[in-house]
Amino acid sequence: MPAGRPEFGDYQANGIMGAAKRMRTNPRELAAKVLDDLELDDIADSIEIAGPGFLNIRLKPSFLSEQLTDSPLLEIEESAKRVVVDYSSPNLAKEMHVGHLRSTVIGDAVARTLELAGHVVIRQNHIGDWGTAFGRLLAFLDDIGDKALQDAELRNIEALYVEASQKFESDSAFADRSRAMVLALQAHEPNAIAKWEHFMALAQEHMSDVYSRLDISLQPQDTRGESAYNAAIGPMIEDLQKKDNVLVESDGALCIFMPQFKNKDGEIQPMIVRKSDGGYLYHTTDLAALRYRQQTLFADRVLYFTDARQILHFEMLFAASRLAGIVSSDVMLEHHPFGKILGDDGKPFKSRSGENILLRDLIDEAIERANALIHQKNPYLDEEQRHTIAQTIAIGAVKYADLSKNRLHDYTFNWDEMLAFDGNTAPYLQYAYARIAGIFEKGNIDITQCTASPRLDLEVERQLAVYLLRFQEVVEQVVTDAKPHYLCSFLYELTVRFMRFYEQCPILSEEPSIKDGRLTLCRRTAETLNTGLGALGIKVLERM
RNA sequence: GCGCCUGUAGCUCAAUGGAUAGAGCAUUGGCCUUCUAAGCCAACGGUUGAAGGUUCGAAUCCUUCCAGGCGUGCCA
Repeated sequence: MPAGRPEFGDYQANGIMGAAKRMRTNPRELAAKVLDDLELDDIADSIEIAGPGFLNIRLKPSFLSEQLTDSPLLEIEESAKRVVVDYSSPNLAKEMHVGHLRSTVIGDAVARTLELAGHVVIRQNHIGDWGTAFGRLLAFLDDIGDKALQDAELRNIEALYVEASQKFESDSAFADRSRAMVLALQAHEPNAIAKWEHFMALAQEHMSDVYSRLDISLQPQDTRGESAYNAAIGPMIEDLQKKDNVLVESDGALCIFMPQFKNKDGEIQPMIVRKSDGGYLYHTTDLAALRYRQQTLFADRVLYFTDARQILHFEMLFAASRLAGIVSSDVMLEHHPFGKILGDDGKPFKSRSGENILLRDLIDEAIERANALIHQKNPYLDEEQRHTIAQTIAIGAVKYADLSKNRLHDYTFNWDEMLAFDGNTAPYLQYAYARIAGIFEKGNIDITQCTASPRLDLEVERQLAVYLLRFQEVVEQVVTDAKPHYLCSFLYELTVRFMRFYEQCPILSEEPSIKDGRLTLCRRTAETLNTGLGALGIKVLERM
């Protein structure tokens, strides 16, 4: 594994102490034996036994140089899997807001990284497009007239929904019409369905617009909402009823009882599959979705990105799907939860008036702030260039701020830190890329022609080379753990090493024997940054 | 009550059981006649919430406690 500190070399082996313990021998003696048996003369300059029995390995510049010129950026995964990635999944009764940001950004980064590693990724946007909320919303839109529906802007779905909910509480006639609308939808009455479809088309448009502005890879055909599983639920329940001891009736509801789940009274907590009134819940839809993902999508692996409050839901869902035989045991089911977004005050991130911050407002503000900063830093850019750069920087900054942190923790949203451009931020990485692009532009050099072997005489060059060769293992870690912050940390550390190299090593002014090799280092760094940031859903810039 | 998650430098965060717990911001000081200074170099900053335990080795695993958050039968 990579060494913890530079003075310990490039890589270290630390399994010897444990092995020695099991073999009841002295760890340093064992390390000496291992060292005798190793044949790494072509690869390593030195291998040393250190401390209680570490092996510290320092790679040969010639080996590093050879790897950099001969090996591809990334070896494609041979045992490619079909991976379903369920992310974003907003409820369309509300306009997309900051609460949808993490699932969307993290899920998209993992989906892109899986694809980069050679897996077949099937994106699934499991949107909330069905249920009581839409009865209210459609009944309300009915009341205020078709004009509201015609208003393609659909200014603020959330405000409409709040109004509809208030009317539902205060106006019993309206409440009745809402319930009737739900029933009409469930009965697939053409009139009601037409209204619903019309509304959904607008909502999908809004969603696509947000994705496009955020550069999220979800497409309309990836949308498979709750409504898509309506027809499958009935037959699924019939199937489950044929199995012994799976579905149990309790207080009129159909439930699955699993002894490992206890409620607050210490009794077994049921997973309700059908309510006493015959309605279905999110558990039910998710079961049907899992069945679809196994039977129709042939998933080897299913990943879910939702907030941490749903941990219990997914534990029950996965356990029930195994118990009921909906998903076979060789399919990997993984819930990847994340924490909340907090404001500076440590409370959930809201606007001053206490409302959810809408994503389109957030995007607008990010671009506006980036634009102002760029104007300050580089006044020589023309209007059009500045605008494009501002967008790329703004979106990159917002995404990277989220992706660079361990997703399990809550994270604090702070504009100034995000767009600070120092430290572990997207603009810092983008700046490094722009600097490299500047070298090739200034020298009028075709980057694709740079394949000379670098000499790696200086330690900064060697350090950069060692780091460049780690890209593969980091991508594999992200694929395994679905944690994009591993990739962020790597790209940041790589960039730090590039910046040191850039400061210490002139390139264009050097004689060809040095210059050409250094250009190869630049090329490889640029490719790694471009590909790595691309896997995170962030674009690079030729100039900034 | 029970279950899950979180607690690391003033702030925001890393550390995949490994060696002296690392970065950035903030603070202080250096470096542009030389490929973009949105950069580089350095200093300062720690009882990893607390106490036990396991281990050659613990921020990481186990136990108890403290603090905060979330979940816990017909919302998602």
